[in-house]
Amino acid sequence: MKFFEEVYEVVKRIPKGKVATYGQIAAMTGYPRRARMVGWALHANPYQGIVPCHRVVNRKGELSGGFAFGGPEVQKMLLEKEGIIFNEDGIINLEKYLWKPDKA
DNA sequence: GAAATGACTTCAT
DNA sequence: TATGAAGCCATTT
Repeated sequence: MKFFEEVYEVVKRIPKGKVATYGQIAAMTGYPRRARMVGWALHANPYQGIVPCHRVVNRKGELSGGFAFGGPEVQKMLLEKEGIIFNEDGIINLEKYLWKPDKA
């Protein structure tokens, strides 16, 4: 599925210390209504280790929650190592860490 | 082939 | 402003 490849490319372009939302990635790929598929693509994540799926969160800046590449705790830890700080709710400050794509 | 599920988003109450 | 329900699209059973 070309869409998946698009998603992987976008996610790989997320700079260290930044995060992006599914909807935003979906919009970047050209399919603003495919937020769920973005999550699905990352779940399939054939490029695990290459695609920083841990930098992808929902629109609230919250972690994926359920099963991930190694667990939500691991995802949180990795993001903290990236320089991202979580608030009391374990949510990321999108105002500070939301990735702003150059223009595509 | 059809129905149900799912790492989400958005409108409506 | 916060909580609830519906919508979307691809994958899976």
